[in-house]
Amino acid sequence: MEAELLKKCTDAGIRITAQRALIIETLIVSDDHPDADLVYRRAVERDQSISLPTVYRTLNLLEDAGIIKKINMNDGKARFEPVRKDHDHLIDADNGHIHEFQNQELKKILDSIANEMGYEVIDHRIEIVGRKRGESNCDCIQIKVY
Amino acid sequence: MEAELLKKCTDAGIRITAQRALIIETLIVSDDHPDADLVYRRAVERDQSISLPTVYRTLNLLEDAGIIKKINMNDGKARFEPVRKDHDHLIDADNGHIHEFQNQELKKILDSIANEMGYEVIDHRIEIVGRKRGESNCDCIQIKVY
DNA sequence: GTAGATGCAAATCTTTTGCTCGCCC
DNA sequence: GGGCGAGCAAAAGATTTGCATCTAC
Repeated sequence: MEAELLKKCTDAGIRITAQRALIIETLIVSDDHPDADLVYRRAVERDQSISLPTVYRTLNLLEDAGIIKKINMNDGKARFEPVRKDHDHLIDADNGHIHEFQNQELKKILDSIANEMGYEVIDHRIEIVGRKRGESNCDCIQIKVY
Repeated sequence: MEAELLKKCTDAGIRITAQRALIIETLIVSDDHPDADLVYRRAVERDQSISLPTVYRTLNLLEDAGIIKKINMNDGKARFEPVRKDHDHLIDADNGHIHEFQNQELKKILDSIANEMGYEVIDHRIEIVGRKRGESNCDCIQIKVY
């Protein structure tokens, strides 16, 4: 996995430095969806000298090259993940946990929608916000009304 | 439309002030998807005395009440629109134009996906990034590779 | 050797907050 | 009248940038 990503980088003309390799490895090891600051905090544990601006610069670089993907939780921070098999996210409204899923039917629908509008799909962002069935949301203090 | 939104506000216990009414009207008049600063700049044309913090406070208030919706273009700024009929967005990759669409089939799929995972859908965010068919993307300078 | 990358510090941009004054009900 | 809202200024948080130094190729 890591070698694969590093190859993608060199193929894209991205120079591999110690910092970039560490950031890439950090992303691979992370099975959640860290924001830039969290990537930095995880990376700095392994290399004290890495800096936050470098993390930002590297994440932007990798995103522009299509090697990682920026995802958005509407929490004001950009989060990142390596581009893997196509998948989308279901976010648990109560605890913020992120579940991943894949659905071919969904992709077909997107294609046909875009097609009807005269477009072809080149990317998409899909997030389902959901609540576990069976858990009532009325017996607890709830600020936001969905 | 405006009276309708104002009613939603009073129903939600939101006091209607001159500033809030102006912000709501600004949102209704806007057929694009303005960010907070743009809402502010549009509103200030009509009332010199309105302030940016008030715009932010009002937008958050309206969003928490479910009267407007925050949408995200991955450009680092939150954008807003009144909650209208359910719809999603297709973003033109070349010029950033936002098209809206509705598709029942899509909603059914989301329901069944969530259902399979033991969840029920309480919200969703869907954006298709597309390119107009027939327009080549190879004959022009292109920085981002999608 | 040289173009490009890094670290540091500071700037920038978006959004939020403390406080005082003013206005809606 | 009293509480809630507004404006101002400043803080806070996320992200970017200028510049001198260092490094991958």
